[in-house]
Formats: sequence, structure tokens, C-alpha cells
Amino acid sequence: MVTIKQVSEKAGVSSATVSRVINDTGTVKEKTRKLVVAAMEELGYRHNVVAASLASNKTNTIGYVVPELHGSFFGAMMGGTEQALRAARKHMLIATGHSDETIEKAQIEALLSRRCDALILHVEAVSDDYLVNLVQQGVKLVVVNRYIAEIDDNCISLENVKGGYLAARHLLDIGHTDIAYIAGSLFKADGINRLTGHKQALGSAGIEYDESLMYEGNFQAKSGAEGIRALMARGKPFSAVACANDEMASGAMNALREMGKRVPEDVSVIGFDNVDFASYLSPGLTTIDYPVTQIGTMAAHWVLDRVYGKGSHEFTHVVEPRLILRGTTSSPE
Amino acid sequence: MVTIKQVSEKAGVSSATVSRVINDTGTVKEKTRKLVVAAMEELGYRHNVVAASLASNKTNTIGYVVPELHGSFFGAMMGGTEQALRAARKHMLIATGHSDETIEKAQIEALLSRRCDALILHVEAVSDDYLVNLVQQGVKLVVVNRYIAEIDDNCISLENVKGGYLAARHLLDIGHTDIAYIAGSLFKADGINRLTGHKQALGSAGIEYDESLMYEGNFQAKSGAEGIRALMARGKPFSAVACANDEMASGAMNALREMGKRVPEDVSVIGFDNVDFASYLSPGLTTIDYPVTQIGTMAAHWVLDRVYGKGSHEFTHVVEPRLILRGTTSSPE
DNA sequence: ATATTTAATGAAAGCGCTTACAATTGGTCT
DNA sequence: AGACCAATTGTAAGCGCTTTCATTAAATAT
Repeated sequence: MVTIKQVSEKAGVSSATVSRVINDTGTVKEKTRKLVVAAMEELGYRHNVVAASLASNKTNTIGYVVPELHGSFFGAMMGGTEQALRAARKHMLIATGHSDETIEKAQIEALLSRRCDALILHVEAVSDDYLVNLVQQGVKLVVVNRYIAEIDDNCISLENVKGGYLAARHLLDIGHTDIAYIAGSLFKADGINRLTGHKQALGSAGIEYDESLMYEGNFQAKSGAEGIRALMARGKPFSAVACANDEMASGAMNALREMGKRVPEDVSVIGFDNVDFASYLSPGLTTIDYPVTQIGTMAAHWVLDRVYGKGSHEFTHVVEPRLILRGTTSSPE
Repeated sequence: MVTIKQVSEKAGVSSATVSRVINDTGTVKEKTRKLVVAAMEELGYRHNVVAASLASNKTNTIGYVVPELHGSFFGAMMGGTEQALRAARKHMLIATGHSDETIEKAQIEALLSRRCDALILHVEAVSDDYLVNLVQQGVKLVVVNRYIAEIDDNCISLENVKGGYLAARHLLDIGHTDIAYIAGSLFKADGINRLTGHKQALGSAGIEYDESLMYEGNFQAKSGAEGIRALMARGKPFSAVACANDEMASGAMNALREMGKRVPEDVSVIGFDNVDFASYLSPGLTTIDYPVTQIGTMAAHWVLDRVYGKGSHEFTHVVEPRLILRGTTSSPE
């Protein structure tokens, strides 16, 4: 492997000067710069970022923890981050936490051992205190999709409550009064918050929330179908069902059809997230947009600004959900 | 930041010994090991992997280049890799190539500068020669979804031709003879190969391939819809359409419905890839399974075996597509 | 008890870079 | 021409670890 030393000898300068042209720091006369560049090319020099990181105490690497890699959700988020980071020549070290506290902590620890300059965390199992503590220790991190008051500047989150509200509000607006709800896992913040918003909308319309019209799923398509079957079995009629995410909504749609119900003529369905396949369904799924790519981009901007000082300060800490109207909702007959 | 030196002083041993307990190399008496561990905990020591990498000339990091991060395809692939790698305490540095030669090369170069022990590449724009050359320079890499004869041991690919064949074969088997084809971008190998398989199946059934029943899309849902409209406009009747991926198939299904055609009664549709939302469509999309997670896992096994010598040799270089029967195909009326 | 192995530790030389700081060069101004 | 300042380059001390080799301690053999 060619080193900076060899390049410096070939170019007849000191290694400090070679370092200067590589990093474009300090002042180097154009003539010597060319000399160095020529030497690098001739020797086939490849910069050793590991050594540079050790010496400079900077890795230009961002650690990223997400629950899972499969599915389209986290890919969209990371895609937003990557695009913004690439322009600044930063790289991403990716790890999955599997919504398990031990794994999440181990992954964060591993990323810190690798001296990531900053972390972007979509973690679900680790406690607020743990994260607050990290920040107090001086770890640069952004928490995504989670709000923690003590470190609110480090958080970027969606107003899940509002999203839940918006979905129910839409169904109410077009005339539904008997509205079922298929919730996500209620041990997750998203699951609870979306349901809370749903209840608020019902309340504001003077409709009492009925526990027997709620089914707790687990955010997977299958549980959406199971939810419909369970709900129907309870015998309580409903003309619309709000689901805590699009996967469950698609499962619900299929189950409804299997039971001979038409969507939206017999039952309206609304999802949450607006994942890419929502528009592929037929009819297209009415849903609540979770601007996931935008959140990923904002996390990147936070890091660029706060950690590398290249900021344009282009970020907000709370993003707004909004209704995406497609074909799975209509007024009750 | 606490260093190995400070730990060694606190524990009353040399830094070499501390290094030995951290890496579990060499022989350390149980008693001194405990001493060291206690000192590490007391001081809150965090191993500096960057320094370790420089000294050992190993980063335990695998560089990963994929075309894009969004969509569910690459997430599934990386998920397979991550799971296998995590068990071996390796990490993934992720970069996107955007199917652009300049970007792909720059990303590969960047990952090499960061001294990744190995690369996993899903690249589309870079030439075969370029990759062969890298291998000859001693770069450890796996090329995914691409076959290059000179470095066949470094390749893991799907038999795309066979997949295309299987899809058409299925349509033929259930009685279709007028079969349209919506191709992927034909400047990509996948696009060409899948179409080639399609043609072969037609040929083997004694049916002549008709250019006017082929539409070149671009792998996006929208182009599937456009394909249907273009095909219908040509006036040539068809009772089935094979699509080069699931996104286009879903676009095609929606366009067919908009034009008053039922799927599968009027027109059968078959996709390719078996992405996660294929089963969410209604009816479920009949498609060709591309075992993407498995491919990701195999890439990891290749690296573990060839680069770290932890191999169980659990990998094959070619994976087989297979038919997934759901509800979008049926015999013509 | 002494010689011979083997296990456990330490000393110290890097790994390839960055970055004060010092030294040199080349102008510019009186 | 002499003084002064800015631009350019070099010197050398780390960054925090791994690893070879030498050394010492412990175990086994004779």
C-alpha cells in the first residue's frame, strides 16, 4: 500500500504538504500541488481514511440504528439521509436494533467504539433516560420518530396523535359514525399515539369511543386481516375502519373482500404512513402521509449543522402528517 | 477519552495485556483478566476501533453499494446480509451508486479508502473489466445479481433468463397464447435477460414472438400502466401480460381495471421479484420469486468464509427463481 | 534439586496520518 | 537596502492501538 511518505518523496516535498493537498487545508502553492497530485497518480496512492481518522479524531461517519432493514419504511428514511450526507462526503454505518433493548444498546455502543461523529437513532426499546444520558456525556445524536422533552433539540418526530386525529376526522367528515380501529402494537409509542388521536377525533365529534370496535394488531398485514375477522365476529356494525399503518390496512382490505364486503362501498378503509405501495393497491389506499424521506433528510441536516457546522439550519423538529385522499374511503350508503 | 494505557496503569499491567483481554488473543491468566476488566469498567473504557484498525490493518467492516435505498428490494437484501454479519460482529458501511458509473466508482473508491475488509456490490453501470480489475488487484468483493465469467467465484446471481421463462411457461401452461410483455429497461441486464427467457418459452411452445406485444418500461409502476395503455392502443389482442417486475405489474393491473378489464378473468397478469407488497394486492399477485434476502445472506457467507475464514461454505453462486401462484392468473375464457 | 518446556507478561516499534510550531521564502514598504 | 509581514513548507510529536520479540514466572521432566 502506497503511503503519504512515498508520495512526498516522489514529489520532493514533506508529508505535511501532501496531507495539505489531500485535505485542501492550509496554503499550498499551485505548482507544488500539481507535483503532489502527479506523484499520487503515478504511485496509485489511495488515502487511508482510518489513519486520518485516528490522527484527526474525526471519522466523517454517521452511525445509523434502525429497527429493521426490510420493508420500505426504513429504506426511504435512510435514503433521505444518505442523499444529504453524500453531498457532504459523509458515510453511514448501519446497524439494526430489532426493537430489543440489549441489541439496541450493543449497537449504539459498537457505533461509538467505531468513533462515529454522530448517531441517528430510530430506537424503540431503550429508555428515555439512557438517551438523555448519552447526550449529557457529549454524544452527538438525533433521535428520530420519538420525542424526549429533556433533549428536545435532538429529536425529530411526527405528530402521531395529530395523524390519528386526521384519519378519524376524515371519516367523520364524510359521514361515518360507526368507525372501527385496528391499532398497532400498544406497547410502542406510535401505536398508542395514533390511537389517542383517533379517540380525540371521535370525542370532538361527540361520539363515544367504543372499546369493542378496537382491535390491537402488531403493524403487520396479517394482523390487519385478523382484526377485521375479530371485529366482524363481535357483531358490532361499522361502516369504516381506520388502521394504524398501511400494511394492516391492506390486510384489512383483503379480509373484507374475502367476507364479501366491497371497499369503499360497504366499508371505508384508511391507512397510515403512505408507504410506496399504498398507491399500488386497488383502489389506491387513502392514508395519512408520514413524510419519512423528509425526516431522514432532516436528520442529516441536523448532523451537518450541529456536528460539522455546515449547517443551513434547514430543519424542524416536528413534521406534520397530512391526509392523502385516494380511493378506499367514501360516504356511507 | 480513556485509553488502554490508563486502564493498564490502573490494573497494574502493561497495555499489551489489556489489548489481549480486549481481543481475547494470546494467553492471559484469569486473575489478571479480571483485574483488567474491573479497571475498564471503573474507568468507563470504550475501545477505540479506529486505532485498532490502523494497527491491525483490519476494519471488520464490509462496504455495501446498492443502487438505491428506497423501495423494499434492497432493504430485504441488506437485511439478509446484516443478520449474518451481526453474528460475526462485522459492520456495514452503506453507499448508493444510483446506477451511475461515476458515482459507483467514487463510492467504491471511498469504501476502499476507508479500508473495508470486503465489498458487496450491487452495481449496474460500472463495466465488467473494472470489477475484474479490482479483483485482480486483490480487492475482496462479491458482485451481486450479476455474472462475470472471469470472476465467477465472486458472483452471486439469479437466473433471470429462467425466471422470465418460468413466467411465460406458466401462462402458456394454463392456456394463453396471446401474451403481452412489459419489459424493464433494456439497457439493464435484468431487463434483457427476463425478456430473453420470455422469448425462449414462447419459442419452445411454437409461438412466434411478436414485437408489437412488447412494451419497454423502466421498472416503475407508472410505466406498467403506460405499457398497458400503449399495448391496448396497438389493437393487437392479448389475454395475458407478463411484467418484468412487480411494480410494473401493479401499475398494469390498475390500468387494466381503469379500462374496464377484470384481472384475471379478462387479462391475466404475472409479475417478477415477489416483493413484499405482492401479496397485499388484491387479488394477490402471481409472480416469480427472487429470493433477495437469501442472496443477501449468501453474500455475507461468502465474505465470512473467504475474507475472515469463518466459513461454513454455505453458499451457491446461482439462485433459482420459482413461480409463486396467487390470484392474478387464470385460464383464458 | 536442576534442567527443560510452556505459560504469562512487558517493552517497544510501528500502523499512516494530522497538525501545532518553527523555519524559510518572497514580497512590499520606507 | 533593511525591516516587516504574509505565504509556503518542513519538523516532529503524537493519535490509541496491535504485535513481535524478549523476558520472567510457573510447571513438568529428569
